[in-house]
Order: sequence, then structure tokens, then C-alpha cells
Amino acid sequence: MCPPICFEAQFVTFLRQGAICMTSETNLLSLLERQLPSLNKSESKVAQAILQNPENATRSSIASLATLAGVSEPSVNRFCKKFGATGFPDFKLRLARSLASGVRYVSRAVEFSDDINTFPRKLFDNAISALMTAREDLPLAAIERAVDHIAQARRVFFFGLGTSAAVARDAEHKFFRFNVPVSTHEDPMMLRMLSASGGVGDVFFFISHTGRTRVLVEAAELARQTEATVVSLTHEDSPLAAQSHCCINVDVEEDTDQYMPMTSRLVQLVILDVLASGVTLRRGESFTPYLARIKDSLKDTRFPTS
Amino acid sequence: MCPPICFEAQFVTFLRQGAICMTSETNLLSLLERQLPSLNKSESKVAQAILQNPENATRSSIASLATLAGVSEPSVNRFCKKFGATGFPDFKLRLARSLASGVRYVSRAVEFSDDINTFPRKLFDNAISALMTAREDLPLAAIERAVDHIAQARRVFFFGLGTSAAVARDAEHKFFRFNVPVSTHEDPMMLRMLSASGGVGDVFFFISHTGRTRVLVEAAELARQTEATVVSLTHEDSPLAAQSHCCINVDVEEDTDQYMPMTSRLVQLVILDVLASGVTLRRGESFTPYLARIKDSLKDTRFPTS
DNA sequence: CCTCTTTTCGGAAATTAATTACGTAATAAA
DNA sequence: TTTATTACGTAATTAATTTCCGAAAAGAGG
Repeated sequence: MCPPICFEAQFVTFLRQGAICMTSETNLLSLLERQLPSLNKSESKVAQAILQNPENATRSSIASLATLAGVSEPSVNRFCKKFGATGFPDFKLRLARSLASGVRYVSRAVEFSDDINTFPRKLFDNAISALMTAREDLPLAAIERAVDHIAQARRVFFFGLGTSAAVARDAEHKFFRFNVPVSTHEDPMMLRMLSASGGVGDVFFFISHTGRTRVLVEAAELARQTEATVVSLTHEDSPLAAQSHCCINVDVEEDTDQYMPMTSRLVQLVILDVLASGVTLRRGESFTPYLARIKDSLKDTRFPTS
Repeated sequence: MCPPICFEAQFVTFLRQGAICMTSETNLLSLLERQLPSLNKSESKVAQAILQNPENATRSSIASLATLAGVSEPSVNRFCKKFGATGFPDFKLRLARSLASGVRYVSRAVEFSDDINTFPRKLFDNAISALMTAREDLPLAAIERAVDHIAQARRVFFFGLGTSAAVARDAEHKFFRFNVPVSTHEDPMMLRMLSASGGVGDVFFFISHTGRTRVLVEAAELARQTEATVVSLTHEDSPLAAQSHCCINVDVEEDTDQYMPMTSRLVQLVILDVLASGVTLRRGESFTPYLARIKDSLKDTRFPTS
């Protein structure tokens, strides 16, 4: 057995030989793409073969992949080790995981060269990846405090502008069920006046992707000067967050589509679902008949199921 | 080589022997859990060993897993085949995929016993899984036709009620950018009157989870009697779909949360993103400065980034 | 309770796959 | 041109998986 120092030396050698470091979270596919230019001949053959049909690569043996790439089996093996795997099977496993995470490209903008077969998938990929990222790092403490505030609220106001107005509207459709007066407003004058009118037990819930919209920040300032509680669903490092008693951080990597917000609002919506569920749980099991009654009230508005 | 009939006979035999059918999308972990009671002694040992630490199972060889489960290697192999894999490595791959999808349980409702550490994750899991399911089966043809209609439209009306009203509002915020008059309405009277007022080039876009809301279906009928085009984003087998020239099927497995719609609207939103992107692509690259101008118009409403 | 049938399961061989060792060719450096 | 280094493949080795077959256990019928 080697003493520890020996292992270390081996590891240094290993790095020298060009091992490619990868955090466990990085997507293997995109790593391959990025590294492609820096690989040597046979390695890049292997990389191309894999990228060309990654799904297939996870199913093949080292022999068939080697044939496909036009290299020898040891080359494939070396390739795998270079990318941090212990060997070929391990590499396949990592690859499968990357594929299954479903999001082939970490986050890719739609391009004008895309066609119907590519861009819808990209958009779904982006949406999924945004939710997965958010899931990994949920601000549970803030969520819990927000639930506390809402569950005890006398009134709740949801304020959002632009895309966030739709989110606020959605929130209104959820939270009215809790026996608390809920409203949404978009008129800046109303925002200011309502904010200034806040009192104990009022919750002003601000929704904003940037957290920098003047109208909202100023309304939050006004609300802050009252006895009311200011909750925000926005980016942590923003003027709006600074004005909040409780900020639920939504730090979605900037939307890849340049011209329309896409993914951030999805995360906001799911977090609002979380809050609504949190309040429901707080209300306790005895509350469900009430929710059921609300739901049933819609029965007669629909055509019966055949 | 066997003639086809032989294969078929083999397949029947295979099923007789208790092969467990699994669509490619079902989560392997939950399948294992479900089937656990119906397995025989050694099989259930294997299943338990896997469920107890699935992550570890993907990393072990058939030998170590067999030892861990206290059975022989062939038993593990038979187990794998029973679950549709071609063998142990293939099974590991499927398992890895299931794990990586991150959504351990296909779709689980929040329960009153849940706490802050479990229910937010469940909701995110459900949302992600809904989007992943939808992504696998995108109605591309319908999407393409809808994009055609919208891209050529003279006017577009987005009609949705309840939760779908928020979705419609979101759509409005996207589609106004295309130089086409867009509006959203919730008043049933307005819906009827507007629908009846349709003409060539008008697109009536109905959004509904159930596709059975009377008000919407009736409005669609009225619109259908005009020269206008009726597009719907709803369930394929619904009265609303029946009234549509073009129905984009959203077939999200019924929301697990009993009292509030959760996941279906997310899919609807992303599909609307897809449509908006589709129209943008149709408009061509020369259109982007225009989009940029719209975006820039908001600059002065925000506090500058520090 | 016994016998026969069916199913379950593991041992060992056979097969297949992956890895290592080593040598040659190619490339870069001296 | 020589030497050192890296890149790559053949062949040998090792490991892992699968198949085959028989023994044991569990049920079915008498």
C-alpha cells in the first residue's frame, strides 16, 4: 500500500496529463462540447461520436463505441478517464444522468436557424432547467416566514407589473381561498395609495423579476413606513428586496431569450404554489371541506364529462 | 432466425412469466415500490436493497449488489430482466436515468403530514415532471398551424377564465409585440359579443384546462360561425377542442393537488412561449430591433443596476 | 401425508466486456 | 538528426455478466 503522499503525487500527475475537472453539477454533454476543440485526434473522434448520438452511446459497449468513433478501445477508455470517470461503465452512467436530467444544453437561446423540431424543445428544456435549479436551492426559511405572514394576514395585496402582473393575477386566484381579502392592482397610483394605507396585518406582496421597477420599489417604501408587512418575490440583491421584511429569493439565471421573459415567471408561479400549499397546511385538515366547496362551485359551469 | 410468429409466441411467454410492463416514461423507482408486494422472496430482497439506496445501486456491480441483497448474481439478473432491462448494466442505466430525473416519485400530492422540507420539493417535482412529460409528446403539428394563424392574424383574442385568465394575461403580454392587436377578456358577455364579431383574419385563442367551461365553449361556437379562426389550448377530447380549427393538446395528468390547479397552467405557459417564439422566427431576423426597442422602452422605469 | 408438478434459486461454466501492459508510430523539442 | 514525449493500437489480462443446469422449495392433486 502506498502512503498518502504517493496518492497525491499520482493525482498531480493525473492533472498534468490533462484531466478535465468537472463539478458534479455540470452537464457532461455541454462539457464535451466545450472541450471539443482542446482534444487531440482520437479523443475528439470519440467526443464527436458521443455528441452525435449520446443516447446511443449510453447503450453501447466500449467496443461498439470504439468502432463507431473509428478508434481503439483503450482510446475510449482513456477518454472516459480524462473526463473524470473511473472507466467506461462509469462514464456511461454519468452520461445517462446528464441525458436524463433532460436538459441537453444547459440553457440555450432559440436561434433563427432553429426549426419546429428544435426550438420548442429548447424552450421546454430551459423551463425545466430553471425549475430544477430553483429546486436545488429553495429559500425555505423565507418561504416559511412568508407563509406565516400570509396565514395571519388581515388582507393581502399582490403587486406586479408587466409579466409579473399575470403572476400576481394567478396568485390572487389561489389565495382568495383562504378567507382573506386578496387583491391585485396594476395602476401605479393605486399601488402608491394602497401601500400608504397599510396597517397591522396587511401584507403587501411584491412580485418582480428584476426587483428594480421604480413604481414597485417606491410602493414598497411607502408600505414599509406603515405597520404593514412587505413581502417580495424577487432577486435578493435588489432595491425591492432591500425594502422587504421578507424576501423570497428568485435567482433564475437571466432568461436566455433576449426579448421576452420566459423562465423566471415559472419559478415565481411554483413558489406561489408552495406558499399557497404552505398556508393550506397551516390551516389544517379541517380546512379541506371548505376548499372542496370552492372547487365544487364550478361544477355547473362545465359540460359534464362524457 | 425465427419467423415473426415465433417472436410473438416468445413475447407471450415472456408476459406469462410475469414481466412487468413499463412505458418508457414511468419512473423506475416508483415502479419498484409499487411492485414490491407482488415479488417473490429473492426478488423483493433485491428490490429492497435497491430502494434502500438507489444511488449506490447504480454504482455497484452485479456481484456487490447480489451480496448486499443476500441473493445470488443470477437472481439479480433475472430481476433486471423482469423489469424490462436487457440485463444488469441496462438496468443500472435505467435506474440512473430515473434518479437523475430528480423526480423520485412520479407525482405526489402534498399531505398534511408534510413539512417545510418536503412539500416545496414535491411541488417543484410535480411541476418539473409535468413539463418533462409534456416535452416528450409535443403536438408540433398543431403548434405549427397555430403559429401560422397567429403570424397572419389581423387581431388576436386570448380568452381564459379562472386560472387560465392569468395565462391569457401572460399571453397578451407576449403577443402584443408582434404588431397585432391583442386583447384578453374575462367578461362572459364580452366573450360572446366579441366572438360573434369575428371576421377573416381574427384569431380567437381559447385557454382552458378542462375544455369544458360552458362560457368558453359557447363563445367558441359563436366564433366558429364567423369567418374567424378558433384556436384552443386545452385537452384534445373536450367540447372546446371540438369547436376549434386547431387544438393544441395539453394533456397534463390531472393535478395531484386536489383543490388548486397547479401544473397544467405551467405547461400552457411554456407552450405559449413556444408559440411566441414561433411567431418571432416567422417574422425573421429583421424583426429583432423592433423587439429590442420594446424592451428598451422599460429601461427608464427601473433603478439602474449597481 | 405422500407424490408429482411447478416455480424459485444458486453454482459453475461460458461468454462478453473492460482494463492494463507494452510497444510502435507520430510529433515536438533539443 | 537525435531525443523525449505524447498518442495510439495490439494483445494479454482481468473483471463482470449471462447462460445453463440441477437442486431445493413451494403448491397441487390424490
